[in-house]
Amino acid sequence: MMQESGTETKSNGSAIQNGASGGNHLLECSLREVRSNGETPSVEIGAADLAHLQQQQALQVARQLLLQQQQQQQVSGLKSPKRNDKQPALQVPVSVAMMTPQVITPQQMQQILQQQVLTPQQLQVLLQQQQALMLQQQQLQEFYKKQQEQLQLQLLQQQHAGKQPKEQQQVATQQLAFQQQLLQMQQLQQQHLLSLQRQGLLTIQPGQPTLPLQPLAQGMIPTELQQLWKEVTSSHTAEEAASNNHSSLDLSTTCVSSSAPSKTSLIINPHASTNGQLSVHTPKRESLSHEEHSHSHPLYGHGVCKWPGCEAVCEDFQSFLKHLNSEHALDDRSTAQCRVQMQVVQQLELQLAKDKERLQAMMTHLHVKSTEPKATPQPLNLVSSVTLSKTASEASPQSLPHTPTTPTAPITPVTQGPSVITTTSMHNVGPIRRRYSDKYNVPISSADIAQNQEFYKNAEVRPPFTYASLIRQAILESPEKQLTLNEIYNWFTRMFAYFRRNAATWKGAIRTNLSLHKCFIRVEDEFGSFWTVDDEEFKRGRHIQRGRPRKYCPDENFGELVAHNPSLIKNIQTSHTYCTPLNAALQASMAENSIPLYTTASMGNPTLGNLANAMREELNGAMEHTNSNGSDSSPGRSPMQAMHPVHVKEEPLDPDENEGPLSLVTTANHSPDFDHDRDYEDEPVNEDIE
DNA sequence: TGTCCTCTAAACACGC
DNA sequence: CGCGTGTTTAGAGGAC
Repeated sequence: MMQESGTETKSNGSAIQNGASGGNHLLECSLREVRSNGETPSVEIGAADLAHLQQQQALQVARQLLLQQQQQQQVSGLKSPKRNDKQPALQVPVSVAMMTPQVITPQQMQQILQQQVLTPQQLQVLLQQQQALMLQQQQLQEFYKKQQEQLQLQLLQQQHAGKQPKEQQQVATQQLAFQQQLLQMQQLQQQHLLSLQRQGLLTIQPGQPTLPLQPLAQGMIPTELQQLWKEVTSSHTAEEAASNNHSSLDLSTTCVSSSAPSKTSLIINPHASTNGQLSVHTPKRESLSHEEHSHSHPLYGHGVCKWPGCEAVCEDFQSFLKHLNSEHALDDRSTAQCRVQMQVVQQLELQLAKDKERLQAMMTHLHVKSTEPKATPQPLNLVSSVTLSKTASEASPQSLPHTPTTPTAPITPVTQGPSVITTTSMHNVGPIRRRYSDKYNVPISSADIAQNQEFYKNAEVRPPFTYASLIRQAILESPEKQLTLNEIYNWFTRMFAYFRRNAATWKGAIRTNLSLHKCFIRVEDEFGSFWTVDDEEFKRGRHIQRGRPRKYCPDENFGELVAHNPSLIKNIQTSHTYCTPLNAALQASMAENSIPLYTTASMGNPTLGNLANAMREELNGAMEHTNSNGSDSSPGRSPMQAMHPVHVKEEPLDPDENEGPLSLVTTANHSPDFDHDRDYEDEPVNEDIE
């Protein structure tokens, strides 16, 4: 209940704190760097160095501004990070992102991912589009750098020529206009990103790229900007004091240090105030502002300004425009926000690229033919292409096709499309329970997890599966269909980034689930214990009844079958498909008889081999789906381990469990303890007969 | 509203 | 004693 949300809140807080402190650290580094660079201002600095320096400086400005904002918010009590956590999801990611300008920690990524109303597919689309944007932006920046180089050369030449100060001013103005153009584009890109993020389901349609992106991108292609630049630069002829003014001219260096903003804002802001949207200097600006005249402005929705962290109420579109021009004009803060957002996007892109690479490597390693189109990454939609692991088809064949039985089941049917993570599962981080299936314990197929394997591996998003489902999956994915508790832990941490923290919580939950669910069978040998799963029982989804003491009756043998066998198979649950516990029991028996652990079909010991075969026949088709690899009964553990006695988790014997094919075994196993158990019997008889 | 399921936390036991 | 493991219970919330 509250505990879960509590942990989330805690983690949010820590993420923010980490981010903030990281930002501080980076700020210090950046300051040092800037300082060292700034103390040796020189026209000899290369364009690349300048660009780098500009980036550093801009980042530093962003951090500084954001830190200031944070401080202000905290002082005013309007928006503490804590409160941010509880605010509607729309604002949180941006806020978080704004507070962590440089590096997005996994926690922050988690926040973003969790609180966005985005499915992984939408995230993919978003990232794709942002990638395209960033590509263009990179081109633009390269172009800009080149122009700056040219400008620098020009300035140097003109310096020698000794031009008039008035012309210098004009050059500065013109260049500033261009820089503002660049910034404007960045802002619009950010707006686009935000609109994508915020509108989530409503606007992001994979096959429908009708987003502001296109006109925006097309409106600002480098060639046109080059033309723009020509227009801007054609008039100016002179410049002096280039080295002095360069930083102030440059957008990204408008605030070199904490003392700079006032000075630089004097330079920049006049434009912003007189022409907040900068539509005068360039005809191209018209095309940009044209978009803003559309009432479907990405920064405006539901009467609220959607600028990151703003949420100002604007009664109509005109007032919104007014607000936009006044409050979000080209100034240091907006610039910083843009750059921060750029960092966010870049980080996401990096992450995506890495994950794609990993996925490719994994699939290659698994010899899976990926039908996933390389150019259009939709790694989350592997339904049709992934037969990912052999466990997908072997471990839980009955789970495909599965049919989620509740609308809240996060797993969507295959027919509905690739989305596996629904808005709810993505959004509700708190007390909302994520169930694979509420009414029936429909097993997860490996494909279910595989669809979003990469996603869950890297995003700290809580998987929409119950612990029981995940434990079962972990066990079934193991080669021997059995895992120790620690191996189960490892599987969880390996497969889900979410389970890489709060270990005490989820580990306890795993143990509880293992104990509580009848489907999990504990098998013990001399070296410890491991867990297997009874799939049929899993589908029944029954718990061991509360208040019903689980009797420990160690060292009871159970009839002829194990008369020669000191191993302790307390209770093999009746099931049609639980080859695994059966195999475990057989392994135990074989181990006790020093029988080499071959497949059950090729066992050397005639008695046990026949028994096993008889059991297989008895179990009939239920075993078929697992006998494709006879290795199921191969030694699950090391031969040495397998040679030792095995102890199967004892289970209170349900009356109905005596009616299965293995009733002989279980009744043979009958001990006084079981009779005692029957005192608790209150379950309907025959309910399990299928 | 009641029941069931799930999750979380906690207490306790046991063995190493 | 600490730790890992396993069991059990209580309580809360969600779904039906």
